Amino acid sequence: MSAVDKAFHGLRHMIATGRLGAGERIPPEAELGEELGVSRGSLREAVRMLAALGVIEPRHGSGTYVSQLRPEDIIGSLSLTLELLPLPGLLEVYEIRRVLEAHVAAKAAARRTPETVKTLFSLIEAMEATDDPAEASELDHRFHAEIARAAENPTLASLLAVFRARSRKYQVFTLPEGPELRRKSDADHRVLATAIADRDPGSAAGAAEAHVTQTERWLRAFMPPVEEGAQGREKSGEADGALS
Amino acid sequence: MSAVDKAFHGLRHMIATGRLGAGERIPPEAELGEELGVSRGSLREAVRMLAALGVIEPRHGSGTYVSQLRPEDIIGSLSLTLELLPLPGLLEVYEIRRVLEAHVAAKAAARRTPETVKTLFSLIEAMEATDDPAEASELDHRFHAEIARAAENPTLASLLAVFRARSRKYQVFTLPEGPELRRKSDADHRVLATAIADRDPGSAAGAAEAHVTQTERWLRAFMPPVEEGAQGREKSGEADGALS
DNA sequence: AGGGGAAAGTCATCAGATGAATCCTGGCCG
DNA sequence: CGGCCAGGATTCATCTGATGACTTTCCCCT
Repeated sequence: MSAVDKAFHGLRHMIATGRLGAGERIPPEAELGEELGVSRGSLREAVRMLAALGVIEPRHGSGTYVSQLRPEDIIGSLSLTLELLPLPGLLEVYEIRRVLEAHVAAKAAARRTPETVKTLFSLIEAMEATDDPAEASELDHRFHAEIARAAENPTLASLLAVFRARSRKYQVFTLPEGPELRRKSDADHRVLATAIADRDPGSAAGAAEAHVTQTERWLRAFMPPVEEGAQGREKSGEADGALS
Repeated sequence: MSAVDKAFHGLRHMIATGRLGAGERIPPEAELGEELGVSRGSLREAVRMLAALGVIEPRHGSGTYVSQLRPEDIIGSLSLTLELLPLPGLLEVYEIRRVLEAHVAAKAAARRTPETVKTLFSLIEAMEATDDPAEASELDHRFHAEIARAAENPTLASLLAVFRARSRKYQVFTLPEGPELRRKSDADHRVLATAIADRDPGSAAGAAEAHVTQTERWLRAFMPPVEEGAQGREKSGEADGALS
């Protein structure tokens, strides 16, 4: 096993076994390097790996600390790399997003509070009022994040946040067709928010799924034309059909 | 911005913009370090970060290559860290898994081939025949992986594989109650496989969801007793109810 | 008691040298 | 002519030592 691997797995093991707890400061580089039997340089590379994965967090001048190890810490590490996905992979992500958005919408409808409903509709009004595509995108994100929050599963909420961040990079609202898409999107939001307000999980799930499907369709239509054939990975016609 | 950050984002940008394509070899450390304006050591730390995230892959003596950037490459980076999640977070993961397993089961039922059905039942028979908990766990994994494969979404399949790997660490089958749990699990599998064989998406989804829920229940029952109260994060009674 | 500054502790970065693995090239032999 | 093999070139892996930057702590002075 290489030196960096030794340091990486050694450090990870110390965290997994609880010898280093969440939030705790790990020993200084020199000390830990000696204990693990690697040089400071190799240890630092292992530390950077765990930092990239959201497990630890070095602070210049202070020390290196184990993160809180909350699911969103771990999930968040995807946000830096998910945008490197080529388009075909992105469409697979959309299918996951569709299923999960439908789920959180249904759960949010079952558990909603009056505050949630109030927040959702005020976000909708702000969305309908603005002309700035960037602001609209931001409000759209907050709208969906609020629904995810109401579903009371922070892990799921952060996973969906990562997926949405990836989609937002394409900025469909800035296209010539933007205003039209915006109106359609706003209408979707009203249907979804109304279903949640009515405590109707089935309708909420359907509205959320339709909304994501619509977004996906725009992406397929307006984005990279995908070179013809020879890819062998495209499905035939129908999208899915089953479930939910 | 720090030197490592400069190297990290610079390198990521080169990949995002296509200057470095999937599978391509990146310039040697000395050369790239000079171009990015950082020392070899700092560049190496940035390279390790991207490697931990599944974006690039250094090969000793040969060079450092951009990965294929397939979704499973990116998702796979979670497998090293997801097992560090404490139990409360794991239960949130289970909810996601439940929803997604139900989805892939339904989709598999709609798209199944005779070969898939044959494979599923042969795995079931192998599971029922073995006494080795480790082998049973391995076969269980392959059973669910086969269903995910039939759903024709590699990203989703690899995500579920990561989730399952996390659960397997607990090795419930090695408990005193193991044999009993195994029989129940086997029965679940037969119901699920039968629904898929019958091309019945609804039943398949229900069976998959019930199976995951059952597994989750075992984990709650037999694992770390979770210190009483004071946590404030536990839900009341009902699990979910809506959707699927 | 409070403020300021020095000192210690720790991570960040760089430079240079050496080892290890792989790849390539050219010559040798069958 | 083709295959094998040895040696050099290329590249990543690791270590060592030194210096800079940032944070925290603590003590002294007011």
